[in-house]
Amino acid sequence: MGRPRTYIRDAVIEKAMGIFWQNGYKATSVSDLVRETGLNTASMYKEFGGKDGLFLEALQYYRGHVVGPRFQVLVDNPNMAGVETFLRNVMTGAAKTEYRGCLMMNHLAQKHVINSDAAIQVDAFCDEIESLVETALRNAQSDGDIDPDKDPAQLAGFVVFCVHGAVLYGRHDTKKAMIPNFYDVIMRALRD
Amino acid sequence: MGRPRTYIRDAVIEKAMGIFWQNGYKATSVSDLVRETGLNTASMYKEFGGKDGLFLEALQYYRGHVVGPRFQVLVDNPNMAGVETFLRNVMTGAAKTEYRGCLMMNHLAQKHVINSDAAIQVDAFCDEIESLVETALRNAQSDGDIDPDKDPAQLAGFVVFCVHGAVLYGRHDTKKAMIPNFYDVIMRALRD
DNA sequence: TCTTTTTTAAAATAATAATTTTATAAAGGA
DNA sequence: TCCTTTATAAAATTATTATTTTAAAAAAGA
Repeated sequence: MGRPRTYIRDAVIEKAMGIFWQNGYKATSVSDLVRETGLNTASMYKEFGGKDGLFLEALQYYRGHVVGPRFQVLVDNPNMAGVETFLRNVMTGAAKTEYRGCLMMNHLAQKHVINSDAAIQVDAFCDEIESLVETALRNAQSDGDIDPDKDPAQLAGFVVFCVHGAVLYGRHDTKKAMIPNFYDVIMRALRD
Repeated sequence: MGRPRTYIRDAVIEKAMGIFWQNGYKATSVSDLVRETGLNTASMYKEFGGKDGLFLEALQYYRGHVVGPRFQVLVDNPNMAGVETFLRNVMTGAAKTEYRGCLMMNHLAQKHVINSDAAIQVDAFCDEIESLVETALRNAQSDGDIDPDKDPAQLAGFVVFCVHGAVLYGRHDTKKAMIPNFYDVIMRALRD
């Protein structure tokens, strides 16, 4: 009952996500959001509670719809092949012209100027990747793909450290083309 | 002649740098700056032209006084030893509790929402590191410390890529302790 | 001492941002 | 049909930020 909404919730969130991704939380204003999403200001406050609420939804949407598929390869193949594919995807992605980093990691340097729930999400996101990689590397070690006296937790940390590197180094329009070449260097470091 | 100023220019810039470093450009307001530096608003506008001008000064101050000394080791020792010391400094620094990233690289993800002159400074800063590392690695190769068929430009890219990783991964309070361990992994990757 | 110069303190203005309110519109059900 | 509900558009409000102005203060030199 009542007047039917004209907006589609997920479409609004997806658009908002794009704006936050592009500009970052602080540089995104509520008027940017309502202008770009087409959503009415009052509806925005009613539906999401405010800028923070919409940001939180954007983070979740990003997790579920944007990077979820990228993680899937690690879930489906928790082994050396999974790590390889995941890392190669990250490295080639970061080298693309249109690359604008990772919505989550873009906010790592601003963790204390965003909503604390959002900051928790960002940290949890990074922990999640590392945990998936660690599981895969642990299996890889059992499979004999990795030296038995290496520590999978440390190696997973190094992989995620490199993912962070790709996210930030990928902001250098002129040098980012080198990133895919680093893939082999990193993988070799895991193996020997 | 005229009334003597009560502020010390460099002290103001240094304090401002700290605020920009902590909060980032967008999350730092002019009132934050005048409150924390003690500088009068009118004096701020007269001396620096505004927030952007002060930010630019802060970036230059950071380059000259904060990371300058860190670069010196590469200038003084443009060889394998210089790269080792530089990288070890970066990695141990990023693992410290009080680590808040690099003023320059913290703004890489926000390059298009800051003043364009500032964005140029940020890029130039990263180019400068990479160039110093490349020179050092080129010499290291001549010295026989690096395999002759490696490309020093690529290796320098990888080193700076890892520095970016440290800057971002160093925002994870619980995991950053691993960073110094990655030093050996990276150096081994350069050598073999 | 008075004039000039520059700084400073405080207030004023302007601009932008975030949020709330009000009135109107569009449904479904009694 | 009319009443209830929810959504929307637009305006109003509140808050914050950036910048400018004004008047007073503190020196140096004529």
